[in-house]
Amino acid sequence: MSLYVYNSLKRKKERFESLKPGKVGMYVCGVTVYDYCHVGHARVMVVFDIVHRWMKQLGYDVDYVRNFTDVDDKIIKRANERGIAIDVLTNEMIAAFYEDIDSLGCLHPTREPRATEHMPEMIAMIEALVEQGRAYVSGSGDVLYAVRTFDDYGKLSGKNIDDLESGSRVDVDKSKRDPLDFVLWKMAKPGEPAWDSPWGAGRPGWHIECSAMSCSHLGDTFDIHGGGMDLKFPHHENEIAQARAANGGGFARYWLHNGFVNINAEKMSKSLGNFFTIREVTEKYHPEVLRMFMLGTHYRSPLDFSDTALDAAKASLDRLYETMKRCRESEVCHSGNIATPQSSYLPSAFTTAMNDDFNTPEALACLFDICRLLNKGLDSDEDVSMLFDQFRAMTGVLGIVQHDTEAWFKSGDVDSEHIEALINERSAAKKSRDFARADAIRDQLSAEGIILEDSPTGTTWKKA
RNA sequence: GGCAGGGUGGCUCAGUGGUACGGCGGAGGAUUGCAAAUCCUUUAUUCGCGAGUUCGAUUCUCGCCCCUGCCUCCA
Repeated sequence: MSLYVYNSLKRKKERFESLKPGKVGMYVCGVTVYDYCHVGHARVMVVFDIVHRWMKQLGYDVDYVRNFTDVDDKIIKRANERGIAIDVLTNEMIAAFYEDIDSLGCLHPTREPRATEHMPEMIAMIEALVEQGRAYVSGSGDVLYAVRTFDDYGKLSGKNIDDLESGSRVDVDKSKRDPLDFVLWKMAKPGEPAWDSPWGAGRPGWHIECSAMSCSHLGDTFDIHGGGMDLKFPHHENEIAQARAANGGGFARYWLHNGFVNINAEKMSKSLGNFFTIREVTEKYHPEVLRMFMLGTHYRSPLDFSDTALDAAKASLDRLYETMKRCRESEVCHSGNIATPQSSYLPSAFTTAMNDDFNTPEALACLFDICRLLNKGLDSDEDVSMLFDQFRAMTGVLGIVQHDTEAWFKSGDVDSEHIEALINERSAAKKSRDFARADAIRDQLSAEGIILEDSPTGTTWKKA
C-alpha cells in the first residue's frame, strides 16, 4: 500500500516516492515572528505535523525543516512601536510560538533555522543569480529578480506573466524592469538591521530566505515543500525561480498546500483583522479540541471557524476520552500496553485513509468505528484489548486523546474536595432512597458545571 | 478580467459509475430510582441547476448559477 499525495505542482494526486530510499526531506514555511500565532497558523502546524507523523509511521526517516522569519519589515515596525530590540521581540514570539504548538501536540521539526542565521547562503544564492544575469540592481539600490528570465515562472500557481500584469493591482515601480520583479536584497535604511553584502549593507527579501534555508539544509533537490495556500503565489513561485535558477537543482518535488481557516466564509487573516490567536481560543477550549477541529476536515479544504464547530469537536473528543477512560478502568483492557503506535495495530481502513493524501476525516471515521466496537465490547465484558491497541495506535498517529483522562475531564479550577463531599452525601441519600435530596445535590453540582455519572462501582464526576 | 478550489441531510464532513462514511444535533428504545455515560433503531428517494454519455451519474462531459481564494503582505 503506498502513499498518494496531492502535488500542487501537477494539480493531481501522485504516488509518493522519496528521492532517497527511506528518507524524506520536507520544508515548511514557518512564521514571521512579530506577533502571536492565530488559528490559521495553527492549521499549517497541525497539518504538517500530521504529514510528519504519518511519514514516520510509514517508516521514513523524516528530515523536517521549518523556518522562522526573523528579519522583516513587520518585525522592524513592531519592535519600533514597542520600543524594544528586534531580537527581544523575535525571541519572545518564538518562545510563545513553542508554547502554542506544543499545546497543540505538534512534534518539533528536526531543524528550525532562523533567517538571520543564513545570511551567507542567501547572499551566495543572490550572487549566483546576478552572475547569470537573472538579478539586477534597481535604481533604488535594491537587488531584484527579473522574472522573465525564468521560463517556468508561474508554473506552480498556474499563472502566466502577461495575465498577472493585466490584472495587477500594484502600482508599477518605475525602477523595476518588469512589474513582477521581486526583491532579493533590500538596501538598509538608517536604523534598520543590516548585513554586509556585495551590494551594500542591507537585508534579504522574504522569498530568498526560504530558498536558501531549504536548500542549505535539504539540498538542491528535496522531497516536499509545504505551506498555506496563500503562499503559492508569489512566495513559492519565487522560491522556485530562485532556487532552480541558482542551483540548477529541481528544488522541491512535491508541493503541498493547506486550505485556509475561514470565519463566516471569509479567510482569517491579520490584514482583515478577523483572526483569533491560538492563546485566545485555548483560554476557552482545550488545545486538543482545536487540533480535533482541524482533523475533522481534509487539509486542502477550507475550514470554517466558529464556536459551534469547536463545541462539536469538543463533544466528539469527549466521546473518545470517555471510551479511553472506560478502557483504562477496565480489567479487560489490561493487555493493551503498547508504548508507541505500531503500524500492525492500525486497521487497514485507517492506513488506506491516511495514505490517500492524509485523509484525516476518513481516518477519524475509522477511529469512531473502533470506538463504538470498544464500547460495545466493554458493555458486554468482552476482551477488547486488541481493539484498545488499535484505538491507541490511531489516536497516537493523529495526536489526539493524548492526555490523562482524569485531567481531561477534571482540569481547571474546581474544588474537588467540595465535589467529593457532595458526592458522598448524595450516595448516602441514594442509599436511604432519599432521591429528592440526591437529585438536589446533582442539580446543584450541575449548576456549578459538574456532571455526575453513576456506575455500578460508584459515582464519578467531570466538568461539563 | 485571468487562474485555482468548492457547492452532499438541521449543522459539519468523507466518498463512490449501481440510490451515500463519520461526528455534532434531533426522535424512539435498552439501561438507570431519575439522570449522565454507553448500546440499538431512526433522522438525504437524494448529493447547486440544466443537458449529454451510459443499462445506470451525486460521481464522467458540456453549459449555467452561486460561494471562496490567489493575482499586494499573508499560513
